[in-house]
Amino acid sequence: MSIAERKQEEKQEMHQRILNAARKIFLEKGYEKTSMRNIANEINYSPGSLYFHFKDKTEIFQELQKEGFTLLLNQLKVLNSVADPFERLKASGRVFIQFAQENKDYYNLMFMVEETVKNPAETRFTIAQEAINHMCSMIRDCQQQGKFIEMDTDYFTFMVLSAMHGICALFCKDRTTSFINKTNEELMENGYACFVALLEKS
Amino acid sequence: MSIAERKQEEKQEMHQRILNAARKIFLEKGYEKTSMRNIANEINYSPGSLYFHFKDKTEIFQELQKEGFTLLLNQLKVLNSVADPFERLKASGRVFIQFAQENKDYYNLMFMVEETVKNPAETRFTIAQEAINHMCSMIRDCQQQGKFIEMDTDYFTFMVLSAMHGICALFCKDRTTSFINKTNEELMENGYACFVALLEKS
DNA sequence: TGGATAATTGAACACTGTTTAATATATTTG
DNA sequence: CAAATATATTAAACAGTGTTCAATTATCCA
Repeated sequence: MSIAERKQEEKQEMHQRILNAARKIFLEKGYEKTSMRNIANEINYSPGSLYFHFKDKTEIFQELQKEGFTLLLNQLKVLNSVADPFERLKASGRVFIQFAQENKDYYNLMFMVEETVKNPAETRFTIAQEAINHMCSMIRDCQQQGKFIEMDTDYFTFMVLSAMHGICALFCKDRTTSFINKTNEELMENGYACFVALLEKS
Repeated sequence: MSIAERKQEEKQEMHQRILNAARKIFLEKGYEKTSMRNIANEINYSPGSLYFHFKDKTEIFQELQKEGFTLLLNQLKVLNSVADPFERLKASGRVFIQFAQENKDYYNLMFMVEETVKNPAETRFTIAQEAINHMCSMIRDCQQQGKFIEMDTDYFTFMVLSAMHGICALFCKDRTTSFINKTNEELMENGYACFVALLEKS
């Protein structure tokens, strides 16, 4: 099966070439403004060929979305070394926000694009689920240390995620300009610090 | 000037007819999936005619965005009758979230669409500014009653807005499905309740 | 070498936002 | 009233979009 294997590899290579081109342009111009022809041109391919390797535009997009989630999760996993769960939680928020700042385009792809999948039991879903479970267990650990007691774990997790996401979402869609005389970095950092202050008093 | 006036009125009438058609379709299908031809067909107009009344697609969109902000602000103004500033703040969040639930499409138009204006000194900006000032002064009132002391007003306002927006943003882009066995309403309501609980302990 | 299989292409289809020359309608002026 | 002007509307065209598909090339196996 040596030849069949090579064939397989060549196909995967093409798969990657397309994905690399798509990543570059998607992250440059965003989802809507990137055309299949743009991607094809980037690698001197014909537009039709893309459809031999991918079902449609959304399938390419979803692979990149998945990439983004993996990237974020890996950055969060570094914090597993932080022993104290509350410190870990606080640091996770900082990492999350930093990820959005440094990967604004990935973030937009991951969280700000209309869902294209009808059956969410695939791609993003499982890995997003993983992120949420991670978060949930972290908060449960905090609760076992006496923090956030009498709070429902699931709803509290949702709230914490919302607060972090809210900061990033305003940033990603340029809704921070209404706060004059404040840079995005100041707003996000100090805004999150306020949230942490709330958590610490609880 | 009777005739000139009538002319003016007729033009404004057309302006409204277009806006009504655009609102219907924008809120049905979202910004990107709505075409100028869709809007023109809705009122049996030619696509080109739209450009006599509006500069381009974004100008139509921005008027509707402004509508949404006015709608939200009006709902918030009802709470001016609530004397206690902290009670008013808590209720504002509930109204905000309810607005997102009941006007998901407006909310998407207002907060989740890529900014089209290059010079933000117009349209949304001023009215968003108004909303933020409203929020800011509400929090300042709270601080004068001893709440959220030692917090920077601006950053705290940004954080509160982020928390509310985060809840709505996850809802609006269907990122709530990863919390299984929980409805959107449960998540949003109880999630916000958790946030309020944090605020109350501060 | 011949036939099957896989990969690629370019043209076509029905759409998109926008521009523009031509046209129709209405208003003002001579 | 008629001519000229201003206003409003239209259809056609342009360059772009995602996607499909028949035709073509390249590659492999017998």
